[in-house]
Parts: sequence; structure tokens; C-alpha cells
Amino acid sequence: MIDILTSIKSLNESQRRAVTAPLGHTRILAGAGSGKTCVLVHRIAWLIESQGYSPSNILAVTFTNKSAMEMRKKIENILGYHIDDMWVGTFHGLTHRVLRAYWKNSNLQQNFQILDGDDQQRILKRIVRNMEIDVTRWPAKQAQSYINAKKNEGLRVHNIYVDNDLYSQKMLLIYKIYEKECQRAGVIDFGEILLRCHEMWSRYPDILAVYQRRFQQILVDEFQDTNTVQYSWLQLLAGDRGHLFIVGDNDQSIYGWRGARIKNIQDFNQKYKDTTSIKLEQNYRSTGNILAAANAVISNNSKRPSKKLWTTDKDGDLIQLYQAHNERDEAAYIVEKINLWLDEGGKRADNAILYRLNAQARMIEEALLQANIPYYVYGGLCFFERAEIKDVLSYLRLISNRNDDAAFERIVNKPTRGIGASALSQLRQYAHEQKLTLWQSAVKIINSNSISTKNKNAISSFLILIDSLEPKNDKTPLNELTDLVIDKSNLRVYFSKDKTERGQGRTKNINQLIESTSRFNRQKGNEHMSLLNDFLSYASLETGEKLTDRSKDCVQLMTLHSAKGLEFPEVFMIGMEEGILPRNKFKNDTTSLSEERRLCYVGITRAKKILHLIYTETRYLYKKKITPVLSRFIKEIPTERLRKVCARKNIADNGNTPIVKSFTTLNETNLKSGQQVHHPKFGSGIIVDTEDSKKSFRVKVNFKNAGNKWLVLDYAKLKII
DNA sequence: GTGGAAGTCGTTTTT
DNA sequence: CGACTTCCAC
Repeated sequence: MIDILTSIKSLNESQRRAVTAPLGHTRILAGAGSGKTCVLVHRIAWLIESQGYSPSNILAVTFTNKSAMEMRKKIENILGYHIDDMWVGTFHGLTHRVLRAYWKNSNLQQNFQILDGDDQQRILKRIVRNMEIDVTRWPAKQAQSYINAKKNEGLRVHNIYVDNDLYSQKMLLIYKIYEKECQRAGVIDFGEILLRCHEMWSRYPDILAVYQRRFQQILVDEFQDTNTVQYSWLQLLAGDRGHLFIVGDNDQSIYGWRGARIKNIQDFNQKYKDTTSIKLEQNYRSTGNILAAANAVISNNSKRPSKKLWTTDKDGDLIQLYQAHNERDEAAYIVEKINLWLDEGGKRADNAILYRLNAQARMIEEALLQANIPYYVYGGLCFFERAEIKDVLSYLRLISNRNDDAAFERIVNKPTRGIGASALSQLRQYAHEQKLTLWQSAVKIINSNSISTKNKNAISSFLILIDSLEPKNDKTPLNELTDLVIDKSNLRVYFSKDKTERGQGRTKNINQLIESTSRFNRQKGNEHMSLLNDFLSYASLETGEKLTDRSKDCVQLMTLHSAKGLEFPEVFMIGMEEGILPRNKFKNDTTSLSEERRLCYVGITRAKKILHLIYTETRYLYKKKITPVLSRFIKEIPTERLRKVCARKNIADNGNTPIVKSFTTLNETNLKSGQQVHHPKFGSGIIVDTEDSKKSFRVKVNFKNAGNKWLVLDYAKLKII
């Protein structure tokens, strides 16, 4: 018998109140490092052990597969036994499972497959081309984010009203066509999974009731990241009787750009009047100085439930602020500090380097490589996202469902088999006119006289190839099928011809894919579908392990976004500059600026012991040289918590690095109207107007002695006074 | 129709 | 800088 109550006694008072909150709706506002996961896990254990709930009556929802797995492990750890019949998963994983069980009611075909962002874009590109509108003016990418945004808000084409706005008219039309084609092809995109499930439940209350009866306790992690559909889905599931236990931190909401609504967590207790709301403010992660900095920064955001982290820990080291000469120096400084850390016996994995933009990582990587310090970059391509893997998967998808246009398009001429651009565009044209899928069109077109014999033969042999690959029964092992596909499609020969390192890596990867198919175990709830289909949906939802070995002791490189939920003894936040954090275009928009500030807050609170903030005097960003100024967020940190690190000497620079700061040069990131500036020839003046054309950025300056002048910013060398 | 070479373009964050 | 397109010679 596990004594869960003893375990609960070791928690602090707020945590204990949270874990044992009365059965009903509960909102936990959990600050960074306040033991949020611990509370969630204990609550579940408490429900089972102390309140008599069966694990099967509990649903735990997360955002990533990784955190779902970790949570399950922790719960099992505490309980001391396996909880196979408890659903722990991501929104996407869970709703997908529902759709598989009720595919018919969801208006899907049984072998439906999931479209990733890449496939989605491919389809949209084709649609835009078919519409015969200017592709450069209506890029597929834009349509993609439009459609995804609408789906995240739960909006279908018929829910959107447009007036005379050309842009939304076009977007809506694309949305409409896209939906039709997906339906025809039997594929659904990420956003669609949730939306479909939501709609199906709304349409069939009896099916919804099945789930409502089962899931009496619904626990949601990172609730601040939920979007409209997700929240609405939870509400539907909870109904009148289910209990929502939501955990999150409004100050760590950094995914507004992909539909997350911070209001969901902030207004939760207004939506559910009987909510028990508890704040977790004691921090177990960081030193006093780090917390003070974090609190100072975040307190500048308005409209947030007040929350202040505190610790019984000492103040610790001061936060170190370093102004590097340039990004090279920035990297060199980090290497120096990490070496120091290692010399004192620390681990490489204790160090994390956090940045706003992926592009910033390059220089750091170079420096670490040179210094022979192993590192790991988060957010690279996952295994199943690799081009060569997706090629093989596309064959498998086409075998499973001939109408999968995205798959068809990807591999119809890969490796090249004489079905070139012209044949393809004929095929697309035909499909478009006849409202058929590409495969259906191909079948029809080879029996007609509308194309050349050469094309006819090429297409025909492709169709025969795919047909011949389809296993006679479900008994064929997946790895044999995959091997056969790679062989017969000629992909193996095609990749092996490439003698470069990249090509060899590809061969290695496709072999690894065969390997992973042989190890594949059926997913729960998918028993009724073919093994192949089961594997394919696994591949698209479960991104799989990153290829680089993370188990080694490596310095950790990642964006601020992907750092959420992690912690490190020593943290370097680089590029603490206006224009980077906050990002340039967010400067004048309060909502986005708040999100940028939260991003900064997330970064600071990752640090346990030592925090370095670094900005540069000059830097190249997108091949443009800029002279940034310190981020406003860093200026918000009380100076007594900071120590300015002096510029180091002997830096491999051109030797002309001024230690004494001169006037900052005016650039796009630091200019504002009314700014006093100085020009070498015209003397001093005031900016009265600006103009941003594609080619150059111009400012109009009213000079005391020379009158009004329009100047190109890049050449004028204006200094801020 | 194919493959290489040259040229253009656009750069946030991702389940 | 790299991914993507376009152009050109086979």
C-alpha cells in the first residue's frame, strides 16, 4: 500500500492545498519553478489512492509527447504500479484516438492519414497555382497560416464572413478548395484533428456521453497555451459533471502567435464560478537575484493576476551583464565561461545558451566546435521529418491510400522516372477539372489519348509499381514491406548514388527506418486498423527521437521558446537587444510586446544559479550590420542585482574595438520620430519623418542649419545625441 | 525530361 | 547562408 498522504505532507502548504483541493473545478496558477508538475502528479495519485477513482476515469492532457511520457512515468513511480488504462496524452494524440474509433461519424474514411505542415504547404501551393492567380502575391505560406489560424479558432469556411476585402476573399476561397481536396484525398491536417473531434462530439451527444461518463477527472498541463478549439473541446468533454483541474502560468504564455489564448487561463474562474483558485509562488529553482530580476521584468506587464515568486534561497551570484563587441566576441565569452565552469568540475549539460532566433545559434556553434566542446541543438529536424524518410513514408502512404495526393505528388517522380513537370501539370489540370484525385486522374488519363505515349508509359509503370507493392494480406511484416518499397522504388540506388556525406546519411536513415518499423508496436486503440496505417499515424503524430545523441554530456543550445519547462544551473541569454528581444516588429504592439516580455521572463527563470545576459555593440543580422542597443527588458532589472562585466582585452577582432563607447549610430532598430541626431556634414537636427521602401530605409531630418533633408539611413551615418 | 549551374529570395517561435 | 527557383545544355 502506497502512502500517498505521507508524500503529500512533504509538500508546501499551497501545493498541499492544490493537490487536495475539493473535487470540482480547480485552477492552479503556478509560477516558474514552483513545482507545478509535482502538484499535477500528486493530484492524480491522490484521486486514485485517496478518493477511489479508477485510473480509467482520469484524463491527463499535455502539449508535447515528451511531457505526456514523463508525466505517465512520474505517476507510475509514485503509485508503484502501471496505469495502462489511464489516458495521458497530447490534445492531438487523444483526439486522434477518438477519431480512429469513430471515423465514420467524423465523416472520415477508415484509412485517413495525417498531413504535416510540409504536406499542407505542398497541397496549398498546387491550389494557388491552379487558381491561376499571382503566386508571388498569394504565397502558399500565407494561406497556410490563415487556414491554421481559422481552424485554431474553430472557424469553418461557412463561419467566416468577409466583405469587400480582397485578401480575405482570396484566402477564404483557398481555404474552401483546400478543404475539399483534403476530404477527397482522405487526409486531415493537425488543426483538423481537434476540430473534427469537437464537431463529431457536438453532432453525436450519445458518443460524447460515452467519453463524459468515462473521464470524470480532466487534468490539463500548460493551460495557458490552449487555443480556442482546445478549450472548447475540454468544456465539451467536462460537460456539467466532469471536473477540470487546470495548471498553468499566464506569465509563461508565449504561443499567442499560434492561437494560444492567455484569456483561457486568466478568465477561467469567471467562466466556472465555483472554481477553487490557488497560486503557487514559492520557487525552488533559482537564487534570489534571479527571481528578483524575473519579478521586476514581468511586473511591467499589465492585466495579469498579480503573482510574485519568492524563495528561501540566498541571493546568490549577481546576474552578469556583458556587452560584447560583436557576435564573435559574444560566442568567445560564452566559451570562456563554460570552460571555467568545466574547470570547476561542472558538467557541460549544466549550461544552456538561449536565443530568440535560430539564426543566432550559428556563431555559437562555430565557437563551441572550435573549442571542442560538445553541444546539442534543440529543434532540429526530427527523424520522421527528414526528407528521405518522408519519401519512403509517402510510398507507404500511397500504398495504404491511393488518393493521398500529398504523397502522390511527393514521390511520383522520385527517383526520376520520366514523369516531369509537363506531364504532372497535365495530370493536375485533369484532376482539377474532373474533381478527381491525382491517382484517379492518372488511371483515367493513361486510358485516353490526351497525352504522349512516352508519358503514358511512364505513368502507367508508376501505377503498376505502387499496385504491386501492396501486400496481399495484413500478415506481411512492416519491415519487409518497407524494405521492398525502398528497393523496388529504386530509392536505395538513388540515395546510394550520392557519395556526399549527406547522401550517405540518407542511406543510413532509410535503413534506420526499416529498423524502426521492425520494432514498432501497435498503438493503443488502433487495433482495428491495418498495421501499416497504425504505423503511419504514429509517424506523423510522434515526431520521434532527434537524431543527434542527447544522452551525452552536451552544452544545450535552444530558442527561448523551446526552453520552457526546462532548467539549468548556468544560463546564457544572448542577443539581449532591441530588435531581437523584443523582436523588431513587435515594438509598438502592446499585446505582442507583452508576449516578448514573457519570453524574456521564461528565459530568466530557466537559470538556477548563474545567469549571463549578453548583448553586442555591433552585430550582423541577416547580412546586415546593425548597432543594437540594450533591450528594454534588461533595463527593467534593478541595477543592484546586476554586475556589468568589463570588456575583455585580447579579443580576436580587427584590433579597432573601441572600449570607450562613442555615440550610437542611428539604425532601424533604435530610431524614433523626434530623435535628436548628428550628421557629419549637416550638423545636428531632429527626425521628422521616416520611410520604409523595399530597397532602403530613409529618414527625413530637420537640420538646424541645413533645413529638411531626406537621407538613406545606411549611408547617412547619423549619430544619436 | 534531366541535372547542374547560376541567381533570387527571405528569413521567429512549432504541436 | 541555405533553400528554392530559373535557366540552360545535354
